[in-house]
Amino acid sequence: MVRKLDKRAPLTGSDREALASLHITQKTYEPGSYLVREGMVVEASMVVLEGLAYRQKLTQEGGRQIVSVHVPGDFVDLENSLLHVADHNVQALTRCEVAAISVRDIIALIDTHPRIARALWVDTLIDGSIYREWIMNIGRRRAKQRLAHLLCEFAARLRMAGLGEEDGYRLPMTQEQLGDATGLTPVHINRSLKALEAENLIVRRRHYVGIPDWDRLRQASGFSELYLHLDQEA
Amino acid sequence: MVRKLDKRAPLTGSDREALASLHITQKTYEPGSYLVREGMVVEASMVVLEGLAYRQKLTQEGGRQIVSVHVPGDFVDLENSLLHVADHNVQALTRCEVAAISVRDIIALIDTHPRIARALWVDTLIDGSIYREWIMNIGRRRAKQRLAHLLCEFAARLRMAGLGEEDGYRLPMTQEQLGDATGLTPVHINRSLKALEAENLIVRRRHYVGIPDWDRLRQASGFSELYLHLDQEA
DNA sequence: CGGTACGTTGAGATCGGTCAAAGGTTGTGG
DNA sequence: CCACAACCTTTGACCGATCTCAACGTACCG
Repeated sequence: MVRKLDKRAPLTGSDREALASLHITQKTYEPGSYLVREGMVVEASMVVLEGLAYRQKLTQEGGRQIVSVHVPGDFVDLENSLLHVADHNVQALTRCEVAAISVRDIIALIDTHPRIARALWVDTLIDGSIYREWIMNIGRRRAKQRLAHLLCEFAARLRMAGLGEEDGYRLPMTQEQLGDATGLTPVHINRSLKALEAENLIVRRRHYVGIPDWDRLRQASGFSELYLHLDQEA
Repeated sequence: MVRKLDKRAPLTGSDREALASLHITQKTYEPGSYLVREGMVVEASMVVLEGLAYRQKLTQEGGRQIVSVHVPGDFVDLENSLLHVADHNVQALTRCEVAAISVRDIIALIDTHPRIARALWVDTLIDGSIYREWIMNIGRRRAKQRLAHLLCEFAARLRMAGLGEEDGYRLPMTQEQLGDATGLTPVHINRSLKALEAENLIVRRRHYVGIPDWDRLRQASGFSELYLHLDQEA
């Protein structure tokens, strides 16, 4: 994590010391359990150490929308340190190891260590960029392409987080969750996955997604990693 | 603007002085002209003083998606001070007066004035919250409700910016632009607007949207202003 | 070994898209 | 002040992507 921050804004020795001396509480969350609930006033900020987590909102009518998925190294509720009340839910996708830091400590840290503040800020700006891409993906792409784009994003981010092999990765999401992330129904996700497989754009085994030809999938989905700002990643 | 920042994080006297002594260049943009282009390395950050602006991305195939709309007082490319390359376009919706501050100055400012950095950061976090709501809106609401929700958001934000009357506001967007913001086609926007009007949820005159019964529209669209974090607004 | 959650499939309905044309509005130049 | 062009809005007919509902198959877990 420190390495990631350093990449985002060069840290000084005292920055590193401050980070090292933070009081961190480690917690484990079971799949589906909530790390943050909408409306909550949050008193700790969390970084995913291991496992996957996602942010989610519900419409009045009960429609669920997953608005982001997080890999190890991501902050999942930094916003809640500075915004007073949580505007969405955060849930564990798989079993998650999480490091929690109290909001008080975070605020003290950013008020005294501008480089760290900047690095954290960059982190939330990249989140924002990913949100913008998701808006475009959901608003302007057809189901098959939309799903393919999501799979490309996961591939790129998991690789960045040091997970996943060269030609594929383990994706522990149900088709219903993929639907909630893309604004589609699980039934249509199923059909779209099959369509992608029929075109040899992906290969499916259990919860594993194989990508036989990265360039073809990237081309078919319109994926371009510019928006992930990987040059500012660890 | 200073007032807005003060609301987001209490500023000290020296913070105020630093803000007052910033070197600001004022510029005017005609409707449709670009403030930022995707791929550009940006050397100035901008605040809208007057008029409306929007952020926009294009798919490979030329599909346009508006990812946010900005009212006076909003920063439109703060992210570009810290992210190296712009991942989207920013265009003037109406004629815009804009204050530009060089990235160099912004960075110097945030490195020496943590309260200001925090206030700006909060600003981008609220943008992030709005993105999340848009993802849900586009992903999980039907056309009519989706459009109604957007109109509610504009009502709330324009009021916050001191624009718009009690029971309506001027909305200088074409139906095509409304479509690009909601992921719908202009034809369907037209039909949805008429449907909303037929239910007396809105009244249309020229580019003016009248809201005869705010509570009914809010209820029909599932709008809740929690996500705007108005308690942290100016 | 049975239960539960997840994945798959089909038929039919619906929402929203596409295409095309006609009506309005606005701005500009003669 | 009018005529025209450009752009925006409105409308209809038709199409197709995606949803809904419902059943059945499959994998994992205790």
